Amino acid sequence: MSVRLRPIQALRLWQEVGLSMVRRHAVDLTQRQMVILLTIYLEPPPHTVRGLAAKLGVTKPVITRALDAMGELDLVSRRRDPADRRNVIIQRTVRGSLFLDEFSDRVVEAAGALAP
Amino acid sequence: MSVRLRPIQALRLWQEVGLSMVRRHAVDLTQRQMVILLTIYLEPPPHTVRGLAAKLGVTKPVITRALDAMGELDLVSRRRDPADRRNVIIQRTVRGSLFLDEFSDRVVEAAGALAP
DNA sequence: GAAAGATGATACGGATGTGAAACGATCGGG
DNA sequence: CCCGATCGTTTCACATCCGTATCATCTTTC
Repeated sequence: MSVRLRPIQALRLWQEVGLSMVRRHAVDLTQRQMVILLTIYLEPPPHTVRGLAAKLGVTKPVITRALDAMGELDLVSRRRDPADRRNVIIQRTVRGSLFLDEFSDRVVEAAGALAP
Repeated sequence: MSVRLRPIQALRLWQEVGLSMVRRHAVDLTQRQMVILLTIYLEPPPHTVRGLAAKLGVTKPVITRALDAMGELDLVSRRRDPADRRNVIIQRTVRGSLFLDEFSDRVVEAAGALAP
C-alpha cells in the first residue's frame, strides 16, 4: 500500500534526516551521487555510465566522476564488461549496502517519530 | 499519527524525489543548505547564525555562506536585530515558501505512488 | 581489414564549498 | 568609559563539482 504523508510531515522528515546526516559528519554525498547510488542498488543490473547518464538527464562525465568519488569510498565498484569491453559494469559493494541500510533505517525511524 | 515506512520504501522515496530534482535542473541546494532552509521554515523564529551553527553542529562561516547563496536565490533574507545589532535575524521569503511548498508536494506525491 | 560509430575517461576553465584563522562591529560588566 | 566578550563576516589555501570538448579504446559495418 502507498504511504500517506502530509506536506508538513514531508518537510519535517527531510529536515530530520538531513540534520542527522550533517551532524554525524558522516559520508557526505552530493544529491546526484545519492541518486546514482540509490539507482544502482534499487534497479536491476546491469548499470552502465551512459545508462545512468540518460536516466538522470546529465552528461557522462558527471557519472564518471561520481563513480570515482564513490569508488574511493568503496560504495560502488566498476569492472569492464567482458562481452563488450567498451562498457563498464557498475557493481554494488558490501560497504555500499551497509551505508544504504543504515540510511534507510534512519529515514524509517524519523518517519515513525513524526508528529501527526 | 506517525508515518509507517519500510526501509525499501524509504530508499525508493529518496530516489524518486532526488531524481525529480536532478532532472528538473531546478535549484540544487547542498544538503546543508537544504537543512538550513528547512530549519528556518519549520522552527519558530528568531533564527540567528550562531543558533543555526549550533543546531547543525557546523562552524559559523558555513551558515554565513549558505545564507549568501540562498539569499542570492531569494530563498531567505537577513536583517540586523535592532535590539542587539550584533545579531542577524534570518527571515523567510515568499520565494522560499513557494520552493518548499513545491518540494513537499513532490515528496507527498512520490510517497503516495510507492509500491507496497 | 579500414573506416565509422559507440563508450567511458580525461583536460580545461570556471564556479562553489570547506575549515581554520583573523577581523570589524557591537554589547556589557566593572 | 573601557576592555573583554560576543556575533557575524571575511580571508586564505585547498578541494570538489560542473559542462564542454577531446581522447583512447573497442565494436560494428562495409
